[in-house]
Amino acid sequence: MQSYTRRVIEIIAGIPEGCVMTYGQVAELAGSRRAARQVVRILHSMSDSHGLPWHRVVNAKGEIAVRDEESRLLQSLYLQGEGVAVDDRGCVDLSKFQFWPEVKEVRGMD
DNA sequence: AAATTGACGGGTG
DNA sequence: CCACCCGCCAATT
Repeated sequence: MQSYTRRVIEIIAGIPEGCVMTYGQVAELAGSRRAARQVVRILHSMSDSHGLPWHRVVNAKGEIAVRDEESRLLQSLYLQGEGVAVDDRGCVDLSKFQFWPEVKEVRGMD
């Protein structure tokens, strides 16, 4: 695996229980703001084999983005089990549950 | 080296 | 709110 992949994996592995991050956010923290799709790709090939908390990653709207029905349900259950509220559309309130690692300086957010 | 892959994101109408 | 399109990017084939 290449370094970018490793970064993404470490970031995802670092999402605490009860929190979520978006694909775009993970991509950005890993070093490429627009590499959200890499995160998707990586999860496709690595999620289970690395025991990653893949369920803590949602899309920019806070929705569960997984395609397979069973997996969406599983993700929803995992999140709810950690205290993350998920509505009937599989949507999470990012303003409440999105994880921001060391959000020390929140100036204007660029 | 070119094509493919993807669970995305933002913009537009 | 929804449908659609297009840009994006690194790993894989």
